[in-house]
Amino acid sequence: MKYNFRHIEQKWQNAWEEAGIFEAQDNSDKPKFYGLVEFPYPSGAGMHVGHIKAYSGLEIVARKRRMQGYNVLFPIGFDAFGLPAENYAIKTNTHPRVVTDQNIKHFSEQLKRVGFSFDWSRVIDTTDENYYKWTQWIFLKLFENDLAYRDKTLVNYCPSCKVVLSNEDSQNGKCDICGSEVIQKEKEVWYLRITKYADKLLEGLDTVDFPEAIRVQEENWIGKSKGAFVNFTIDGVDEKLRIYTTRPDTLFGVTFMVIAPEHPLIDTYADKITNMDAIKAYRDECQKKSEFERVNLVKDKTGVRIEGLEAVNPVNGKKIPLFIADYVMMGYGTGAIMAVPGHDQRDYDFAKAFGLDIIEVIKGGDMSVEAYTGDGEMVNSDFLNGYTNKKDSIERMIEYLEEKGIGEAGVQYKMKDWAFNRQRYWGEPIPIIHCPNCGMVGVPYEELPLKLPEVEQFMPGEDGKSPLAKIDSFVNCTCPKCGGAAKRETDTMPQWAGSSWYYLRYIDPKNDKALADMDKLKYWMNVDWYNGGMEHVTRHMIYSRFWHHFLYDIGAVNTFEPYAKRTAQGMVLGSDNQKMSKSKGNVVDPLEVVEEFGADTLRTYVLFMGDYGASSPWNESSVRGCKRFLDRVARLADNLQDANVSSLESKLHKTIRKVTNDIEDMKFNTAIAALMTLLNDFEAEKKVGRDQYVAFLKLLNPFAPHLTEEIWQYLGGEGFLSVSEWPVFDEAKTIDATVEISVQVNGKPREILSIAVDADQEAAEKAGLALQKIAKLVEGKRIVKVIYRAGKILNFVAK
RNA sequence: GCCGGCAUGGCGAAAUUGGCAGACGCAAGGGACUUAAAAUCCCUCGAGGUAACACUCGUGCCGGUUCGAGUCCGGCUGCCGGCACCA
Repeated sequence: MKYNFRHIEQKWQNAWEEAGIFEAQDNSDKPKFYGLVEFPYPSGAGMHVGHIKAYSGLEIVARKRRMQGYNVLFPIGFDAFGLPAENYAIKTNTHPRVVTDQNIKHFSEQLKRVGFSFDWSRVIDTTDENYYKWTQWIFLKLFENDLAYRDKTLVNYCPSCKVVLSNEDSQNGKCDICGSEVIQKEKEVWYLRITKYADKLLEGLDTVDFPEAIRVQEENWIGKSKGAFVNFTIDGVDEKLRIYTTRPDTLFGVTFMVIAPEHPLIDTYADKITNMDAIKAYRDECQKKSEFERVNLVKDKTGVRIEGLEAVNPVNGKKIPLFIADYVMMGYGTGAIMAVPGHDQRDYDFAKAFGLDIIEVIKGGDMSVEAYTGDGEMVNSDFLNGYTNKKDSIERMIEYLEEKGIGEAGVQYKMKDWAFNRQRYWGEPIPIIHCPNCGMVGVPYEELPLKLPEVEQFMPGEDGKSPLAKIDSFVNCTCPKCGGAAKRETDTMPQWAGSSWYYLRYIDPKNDKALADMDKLKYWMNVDWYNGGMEHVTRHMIYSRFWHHFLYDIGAVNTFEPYAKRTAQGMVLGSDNQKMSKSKGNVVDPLEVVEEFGADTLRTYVLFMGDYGASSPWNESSVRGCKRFLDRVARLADNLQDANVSSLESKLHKTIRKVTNDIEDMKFNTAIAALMTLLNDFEAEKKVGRDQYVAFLKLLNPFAPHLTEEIWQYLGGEGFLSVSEWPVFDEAKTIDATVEISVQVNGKPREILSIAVDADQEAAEKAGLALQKIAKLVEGKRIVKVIYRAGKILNFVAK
């Protein structure tokens, strides 16, 4: 048979869709499998081949599981709110709805032409009002449970996009969307109290199957630390200066204190401070800096001594100087630290820069060179002297602090509450009403969805307000509680909102009574396998796990954790080994590959190119190699015979085992290599048994579904190969009677020996020594030891 | 700086618990077929060495454990990702 992909792909895609063979059944006696891939943001640029690789992993697993008799839910949707559509709308004066619909259409076509076996009857779109109705519903629940609140704080602000950004959205001090420098601005913003779920998020990690690297990353993001709060005093005033430390046992080594430039203490005691001008100047300097500059660029320690105030170390009554410095953050701990220059490098650098005392309290380092952060015997520490175990000395000190009432044990998290709003149009309206009498009131549930109003202008207001603020008919409303005149919240939710619960909606995408029906949730949850990018492991994953934990607490879902298993794919790099990007001009469009080589070749290549979890560069010659492989598969269809070729049986069954196992381990590259090897073996024979060939086609089907369906039909097969039964290997046929083992002398491989797989050591030794080369090598030497591992090696240790 | 991960031919990469390094594919070279090209098929393909074998070296670098190390341990170097003056 000749493989003409242009003639067959559309045909089979239509046939599958008409037959609905990839639609999941809500009621089924089959075991269920819920495979989830991260739904795309439908950008104007369309998909690139990286998307294809990202979806192909679970695509193969889903197709294989269907053939193995599972009821498979493998859905797709679109995470369509977000700034690019809105920025494009501003530029071209096209409504984001129109742009988004176009992009979704384009993405859908691309996905369909690659032949993904998604259940298109369940497609979702986060910007659909029937979807965001439930995003708003979840927000109201969070609000009712005191997990959504407003607070005035310094926020990352992008002067170009005119929006407030979360830390996560402004990494490296640059706006994620436009790349401009982020500045600090005081603003009242919405927060979600994710920190309240910090411990649950940590606990949950013990109940799921995440790779170690992913688990560690999430743990580090949450960043739980154990330590102590200690109350220092300020000399001459009735004020406690509270600090947090992970090393309370170094308290006797404290020689100064540092507070964040924004610390309220400064304003409280402005009249006592004699160098307010210098302090204010330093403060202003810090305000200008983005968080990036503040924490990254400043290698030299800067700061200003607070003249007129002195702190007192509560454990020894010593007076110590007080500084402000930008290396201390208001947002972590208490915004103040005790400085132990002997045993913390940052404090050491600061002490050196300002000529401050350095006291050694842990033996083992050289105070004249650097801070010593290792373990050792406690010295210069009164009652702690002589302690050598860190844990004991910390415990003893906390005991002392609690006994004297000057401090107590405590924990801190690195994770901050989630800044949850945008001053933009293209997002879910926050369903809150501000009433002058009643304060903040939630929009009544029966009024959801609170629809995005039609607007003419998408430009944000100059003050960073949402475009919604300009629409009087939207803003003005009556308070649902008292009936008086009130105003609506005009901020919208961040893009993370819609993607925090979408996996639940796939289960029941059209439900208008609940986000999903509980019986259906009970059938489908958890997501059995979630695959996506490494870059989403800390943000999206933590946010959605937080929402899920909350939904579990209010009884809206039936499981504690949403994702039973998580894996991550590596990137597809450009042929120049660089990240694909428009500016580098190295982006590969999947449709172009489909046009030139066919969808099956594209699918096979993205998985054959290397380890699924690793990044590897695109190489068109290698794409051609995969095409060649499929051509040869098709040609072989004309070389069949009725009877199986017995010499191929063992090879076939080993391949069935390998492909079956490799797919579950996401080792797609070696699965494909095994299929190529088997094809080579097939071709080496003059004829191949029809059944043997069909088993091969089934193994290949998840990778190259169009071609294998076509060949199946060409051979007169009935029904779809895509839903036929997955081959099962016969264990007995995979066991060889004889094996080739390496015969070594002193650990060096010298010969190959063909021997019965179950030969005992005596027989192996005899056979080994019978080999001419081996006999020569051990001649005249004494064999001191023989190591034999049946089926593996035979090693003569000779002297 | 901290936390992860990685480092194997000209290239992408393989290699159960330590047991024949380089499967599979690409590129390259040679040959067959062809008026020619494409396509296809056959052979070679880590380095040195040899007529061919043999043999020696070889998985980023230095050392160790072991009969045996790409794999384990200690110490480096480089690259990628994440977090980042986190107290």
